[in-house]
Amino acid sequence: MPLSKPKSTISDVARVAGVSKKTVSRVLNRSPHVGEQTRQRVLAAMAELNYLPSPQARGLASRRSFQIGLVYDNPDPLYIDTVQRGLLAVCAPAGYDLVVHPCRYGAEDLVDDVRGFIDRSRVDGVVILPPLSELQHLAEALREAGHRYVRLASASIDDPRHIVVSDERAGVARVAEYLVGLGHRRIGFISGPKRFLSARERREGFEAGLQRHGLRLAEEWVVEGEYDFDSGKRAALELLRRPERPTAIFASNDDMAAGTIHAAAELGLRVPQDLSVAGFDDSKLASVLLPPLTTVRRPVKEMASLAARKLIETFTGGAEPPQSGLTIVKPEVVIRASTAAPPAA
Amino acid sequence: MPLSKPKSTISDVARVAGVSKKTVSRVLNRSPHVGEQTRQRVLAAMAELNYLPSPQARGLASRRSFQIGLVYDNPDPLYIDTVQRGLLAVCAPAGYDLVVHPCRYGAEDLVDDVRGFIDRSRVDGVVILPPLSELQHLAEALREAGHRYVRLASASIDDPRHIVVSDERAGVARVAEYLVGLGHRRIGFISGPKRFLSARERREGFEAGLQRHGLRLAEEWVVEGEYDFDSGKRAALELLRRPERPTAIFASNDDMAAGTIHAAAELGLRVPQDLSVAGFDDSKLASVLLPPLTTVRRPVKEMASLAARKLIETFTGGAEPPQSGLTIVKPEVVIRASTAAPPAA
DNA sequence: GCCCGGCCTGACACCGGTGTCAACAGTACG
DNA sequence: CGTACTGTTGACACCGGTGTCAGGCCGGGC
Repeated sequence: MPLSKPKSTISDVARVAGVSKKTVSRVLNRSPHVGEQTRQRVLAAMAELNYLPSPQARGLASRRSFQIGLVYDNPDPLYIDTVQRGLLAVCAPAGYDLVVHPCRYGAEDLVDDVRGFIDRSRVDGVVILPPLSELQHLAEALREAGHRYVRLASASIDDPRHIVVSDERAGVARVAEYLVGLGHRRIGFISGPKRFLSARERREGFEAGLQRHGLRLAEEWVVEGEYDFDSGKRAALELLRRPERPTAIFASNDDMAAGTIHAAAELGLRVPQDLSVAGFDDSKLASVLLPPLTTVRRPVKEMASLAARKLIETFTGGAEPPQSGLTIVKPEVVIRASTAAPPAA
Repeated sequence: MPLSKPKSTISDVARVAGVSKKTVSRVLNRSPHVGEQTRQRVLAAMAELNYLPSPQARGLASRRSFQIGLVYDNPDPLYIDTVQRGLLAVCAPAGYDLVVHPCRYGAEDLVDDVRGFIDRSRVDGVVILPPLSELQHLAEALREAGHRYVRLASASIDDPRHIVVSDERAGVARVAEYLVGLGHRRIGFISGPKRFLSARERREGFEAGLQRHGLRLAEEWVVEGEYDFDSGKRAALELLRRPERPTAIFASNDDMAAGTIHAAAELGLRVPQDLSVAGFDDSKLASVLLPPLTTVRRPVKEMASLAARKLIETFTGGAEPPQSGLTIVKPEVVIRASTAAPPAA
C-alpha cells in the first residue's frame, strides 16, 4: 500500500521561491522582518506546492508540539464534549491540536500519570477540568515541572493567569432566591461530596441566596450525595420522609435532581405541584426529564475557549501580558417546569 | 519561568550504557537483534536517566507520529466519551495518543477538512464514527490519499480490515420480538432520517423481527424523525393521535424515545400501562427517564477498542495479518420499566 | 565622504531520533 | 583451516524544520 503522497518540504518551497529555507521559515512563523515581495513569492510557492509544515520537525527544532492536552475525570460526557469543542474553537484556528487524557481522580499515581502524559506526548500545555482542577498538589507538581496549564474551576484557587473561574456561588444563590421568591420556605439541599470544592461552593452560594432573604439553611435540611443518580434518589427519599416535608429541593447537580424526581414519583408526589426540584449543570437530562428541570447553566463552551486562549497566550505571548487578568464567567438560571409555587398550606 | 527540566536524550542513554545511539534505538523499538546483556544495560541507563523518547524526533525520522485521530460528528456525547475511553484503553498501552477532530457531517468541505486534519497533524491513522463512517466518498478519499483508517458502522460497507460492525439489525429485531412477545400487535416505529444507513438498518431489523412472528410493519405505522428529542415527540404525537392508537412505540434512538414518553404524558397516557416505549442506544437518559427506558445497548467501548487495535495493527503488522477478519459485535436488549403487556382490549 | 545602525537575508549547525550499510564477532560447514 | 553464515553492533547521513550569527544593503548624522 502506498504511503501518503510525498509531501513537499521547506526546501522545496525555498527552491521554488528562490530563497533560503530560513526565509521560508520566517514567513511560516510570521516573522516581521521579511520583505513584502519576498513574502509574497514564498506564499505563492507554498500554495503551488501545497505545502504543509511538518509538526514533528517544527516540534523537534523549536521544542513545541503545537498540541495541547485535556486532562480530566468528569462523569458528565456532555460537559467533556462541550469543553472539547470550546477548546478546539480556539485551538484549530491557532494551529493547535487537542490530545485527550482522561484519568482517575482518586488514583494513587494521578500526578505521575499526568506528568507522564505531558512528558511523553510533549503537549505544550494542558487544560485541567474539575474536579481534577481542585487538586492543589497536582497544579503545584505541574508548575514545578515547568509545565503550562490552565484550570477550569468553580472558585479562584490559582494565579489568575492559570485559571478560568465560573462563579457557581452566584448561580446557585440565584436559584435559592428564585425558590424563595416562589414562596418556598422549607427547602431541602442535596449537596455533592464535601471533598469537592465545587460542592462546598454550591452550598455556600445557596446559603448566601437564602440569607439575602433573611432565611438560613438548617443543617437538618442538608443531605450529602455523591453527584450520581442513585445517591440523589436516596438523599431525596430521606428528605421527603421527614415529618415536616420540604416543598422544594435543590440538588447540586442534574443527576441527583433526576434522582429526586424519581424519589418523588415513588412517594406519589407530583412535581412541581407537590414538590419543586432544581438542579445544576443544564445537562442533556435537564431538558428531557419529565417534567423538564429548572437548573443552572454554566457557559461551558465559552469557558473552555477562554482557557484555550489563556494557555496559548502563555506560549506565544512574549512578556507577561497583564491584560489577561482573572477570568470569571457567570452561570445563569434556566427555569423549566420542575419548579412552581409551593402547595397552599 | 523555567521550561521543563532538561530531558535526557538518546545520546545520554547511549553514553551511560556505553553503546551507540542506534543500539538504544533498537532497544526502544524492541528490535530482536540486541544481546540480552546489552539490552539490560540500556534499560538500566534509561531508568537511571528517567529517559523518555521524543515523539517529535521519532516522528521526524520514522514518519510516524504515534498518534491516532478520532473523526466524528455525533450528537450523543456519551457515545463520544465512551468511544474515546475505549480507544485509549488500547492506545495508551501501545504508546499512542488520541487527537480528537469533531467535524460537521453536512459540511461542503468535509473531505478537505478531514484530509487537512490528517495532513497537518500527521496522525498515523484515524477512526471514523457514524454517521461520518457511512460516507463512502470520505473513506475513498482517505484511501486514495494513502491514509489509514477504521470505520465504526452499523453494517458491513468496507473491507473487513477497515471496519468494525455492530449488528444493529439483530439488536432491533430482538426488541421487536420482545414487544410482540409481550402481546403487542399495533406497534409504531419512529425511524431516524432515511439518509443515514443506521436508520435504514434499524428499520430493516425491526421488520425482520416482526416477520419472524408473521407480522409486518405497515407503512402507516412508520414516522420519520431526526434523531432528536423534539422530532421524536412530534412523531409520537402523530402516531398517538391516530384513531387506532399503537400500544407500543419503538423509537430508533433514546432521544426520540424520551420525546415519545413526553408525548404520551401530554396526551394523558401512562407508560407502560397504556403505552410501551422502547429506544436505542442505552444512553444516560435511558436509565434516568421516568419510567426508565427499555433500550438496545451496543458494546460501544469494546467496539472502539477493537477499532484501535485494528488501526494499530495496520501500522505495525508487517504483512497483511489475515487473522483480523470482519469484526462484528452484537447489541443486546436492556429491559426496563417502559415496556409491559398492552392494556386489555 | 565616512561611519553607524536597522532591516533583510542566507549559511550552517543542531534538535533527537531512525535507516542504511558495513564491520565484527562467533559458529557451523565443507 | 578457510568459507559462509547468522546475529550483534556502530558510523554516519538524514528526516524537516528552527536558532544563531554574520553579511549585505540602505538611509541618516557628522
